Amino acid sequence: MPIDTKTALLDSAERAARTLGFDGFSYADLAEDVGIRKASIHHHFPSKANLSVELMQRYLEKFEALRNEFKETPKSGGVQLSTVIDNYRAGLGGGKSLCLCVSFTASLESLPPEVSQLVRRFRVMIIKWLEDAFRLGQSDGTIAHVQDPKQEAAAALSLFEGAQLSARAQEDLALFDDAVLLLKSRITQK
Amino acid sequence: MPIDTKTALLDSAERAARTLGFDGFSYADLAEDVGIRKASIHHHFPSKANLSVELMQRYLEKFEALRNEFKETPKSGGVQLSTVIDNYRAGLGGGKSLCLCVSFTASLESLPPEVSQLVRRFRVMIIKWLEDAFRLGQSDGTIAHVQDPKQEAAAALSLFEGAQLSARAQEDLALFDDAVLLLKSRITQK
DNA sequence: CAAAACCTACCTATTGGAAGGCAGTTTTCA
DNA sequence: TGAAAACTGCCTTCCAATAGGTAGGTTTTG
Repeated sequence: MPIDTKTALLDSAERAARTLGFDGFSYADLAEDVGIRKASIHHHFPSKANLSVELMQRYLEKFEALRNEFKETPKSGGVQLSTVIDNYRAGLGGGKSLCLCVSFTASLESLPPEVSQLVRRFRVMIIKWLEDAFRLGQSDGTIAHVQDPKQEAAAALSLFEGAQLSARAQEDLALFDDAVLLLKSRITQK
Repeated sequence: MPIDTKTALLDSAERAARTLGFDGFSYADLAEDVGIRKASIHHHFPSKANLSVELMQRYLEKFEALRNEFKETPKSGGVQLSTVIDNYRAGLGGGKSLCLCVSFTASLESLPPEVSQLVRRFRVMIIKWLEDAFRLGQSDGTIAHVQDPKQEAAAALSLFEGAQLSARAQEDLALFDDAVLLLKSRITQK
């Protein structure tokens, strides 16, 4: 068995949403990409709004799983922060795509309120993760001059999302690196 | 004379683009908002692509003018940085709209290459502005522990744009403030 | 009067979606 | 056990609404 159609649709939609924006692709595009008829998509996702919800849900769960993984095998604050940064960098896909959270935030108005809520939950989760990382890095000495972990976390998330935009604007990963360099240089231990 | 139609169209389109995204509004919406017929818009802007270019052009020029204003009446680095931050904050419109540059970056794929170029020019300009501010703040002592002004500038721009996304995700200006608080606290003089 | 501004009336393509059919699998239950 | 019922996954056909855009005529204005 190759890959189930619903997953293929989600994958295709996620790719499209992150590169083109949610308003930037249609069921027709999806259909062609996956290889089924347009109307058949409605069998899996009754409406596009519905699709957006499932998309964001899956995305959130994926990152929650990743975070829990790290909770169980405790690493240093520096390593955790590095991990998050690397994840945002990887999510750029060479400068063509954005984090789904960023993309959805930009076009929040055309999405159902359920998605707004999921986006918020996503942000809260990442902020908590970062806050823990900074707090840990403060005590274990792997992140330099941390003052308030909460403030650092808020700033860091914004930095990462903004850095994604910067990189995308010029389709150049180097701009992401530029933006996070200062923060990264505060990580004193790998 | 009230206001010339072309400007009214640009204003309306900018509002729409910054709250709904460029793919989130149509000529029909614009027409209704401004009070002319849909087809009449084509008299001012032959195509939507054309409109996007003029939109970004005007936006860029506005900020270039603002920057030049500050160049002529020299202020401290801290004040300049504050000004940029306040501008990004004001641009949020209470959490509903984004900087046009952010909005356009998110849906860059559906915009003509000319816009990409303008977006890049916009970013380069802001970065230079910030770099100058940090360098000045470093020498005049109005910004604390500045290491590399260039790196600071890259990080700051990303921070502001990301902070806008954060605020918008929850339609709450406080999240913008949270994100920039740490940076703002380094401004030692008003 | 001529140009600029705006109109009505269309057009074509695409949008998300509804309706209903149909083959194959699974479940139910006499 | 075996037939009926129900479900799954995909199909074809159709649709109203909307998208951006064109052609050509009329009004307004310097």
